[in-house]
Amino acid sequence: MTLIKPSTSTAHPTPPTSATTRMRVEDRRELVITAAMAVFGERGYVGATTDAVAKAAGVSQPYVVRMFGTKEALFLAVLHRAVDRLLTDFTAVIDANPDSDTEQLRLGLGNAYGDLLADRGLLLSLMHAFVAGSDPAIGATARAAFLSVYSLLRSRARFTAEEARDFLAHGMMLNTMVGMRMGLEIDDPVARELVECVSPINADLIVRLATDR
Amino acid sequence: MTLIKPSTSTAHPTPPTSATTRMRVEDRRELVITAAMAVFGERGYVGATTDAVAKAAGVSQPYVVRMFGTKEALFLAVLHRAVDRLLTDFTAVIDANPDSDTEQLRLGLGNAYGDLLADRGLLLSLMHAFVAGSDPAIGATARAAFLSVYSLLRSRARFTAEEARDFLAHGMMLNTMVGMRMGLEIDDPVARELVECVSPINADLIVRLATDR
DNA sequence: GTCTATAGGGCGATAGAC
DNA sequence: GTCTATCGCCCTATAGAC
Repeated sequence: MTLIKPSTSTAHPTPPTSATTRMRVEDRRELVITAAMAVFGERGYVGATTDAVAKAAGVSQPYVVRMFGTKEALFLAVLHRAVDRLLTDFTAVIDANPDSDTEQLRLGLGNAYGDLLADRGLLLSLMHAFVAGSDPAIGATARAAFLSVYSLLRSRARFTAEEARDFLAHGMMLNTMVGMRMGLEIDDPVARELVECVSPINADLIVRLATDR
Repeated sequence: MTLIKPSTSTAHPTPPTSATTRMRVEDRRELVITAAMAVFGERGYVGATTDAVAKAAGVSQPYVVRMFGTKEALFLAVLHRAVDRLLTDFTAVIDANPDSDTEQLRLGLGNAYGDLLADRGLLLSLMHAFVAGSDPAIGATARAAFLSVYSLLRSRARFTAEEARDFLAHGMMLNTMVGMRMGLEIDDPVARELVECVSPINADLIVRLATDR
């Protein structure tokens, strides 16, 4: 259930970051969700402002609210988008490796996760939702998202409960490294060892994501 | 690296400075930090208000600000308290088992972690700090806290890098379960399997922490 | 459909009494 | 040392023009 459509505005000479650019309503909605994902990932649900999302998307703040009704509804839309991408990418890996054993699948899914990590907003928005369980709507969405990924690993990828648990635990750890910008401490030998140990493949990415912006 | 002075020091008979003040300043400070830990754990750094902390501690909101200077300074005090408790408890387990092998130590430390989990505010305040790396001061404190725990596992507990990584990853996963209140979904067989798999010992606790309040 | 202007409410921090 | 009162800012959401 991919919600993203190929944007027709790629044919425009100027990137669709300005409100003056003619654009389909759906595309503009996509644009706002993408911008919101980055902002929510950066500042969290409460810390993010609809104004920051608006500025990032190149539209006015009231228009952002108008499109989604409330800030919370916008965040929920971001969460749905995030988990949708996660499930889509994981499913693609699983389907592309019908005869793989668990270890091969684990590596493939790990790579897919690393690719998703490159868009810091996606996994960090999810992470913020995970710790924001005190908000009923956000908590419910977060739990459903987490369980859907767990279910995918268990049924489609045929992981055991322990394999799925360890895979997800490792993912939480990676998210945490990016969230706290551990890459900033890469000159500390202890931090370097930790980062390299958590994910040798994504160590450089973790450093880059920490120094960005 | 103990950052806290023992508040229970009854070295000198508390001289009440005023008739209405029945508590030493230090004790009141402790009281506010404890209250703040619960509030920050519940609502996160941005979501928590100094007024909620004040109400929980039974003092006025301006007094909370005056004691710590700023809300951020209060949060940093909470973080220092949290990591201090973590290090203290872990060190006690390590020192109590000088001849234990890694597996025994892992179990002992896991139990200590479960005990800390019972105070939801402690680990969730840390968790909120971990994803709030965009704030420079909070991010720096969060990274230092994480690295100090990792170092403890590596040097004092003599874990390998992989053992320390897996232990911490498992901890992040537990925090996440509590933060998103996965215990609310315990009637869902999938959720139950997940919770029991993550920590059979603490499954009941996870459910209780989710339904509290 | 998208904007400007602004209402309305909440929050961190300050001033000052006691 | 601790309170009450309050300021001033920021943010979500609404109203209404174009």
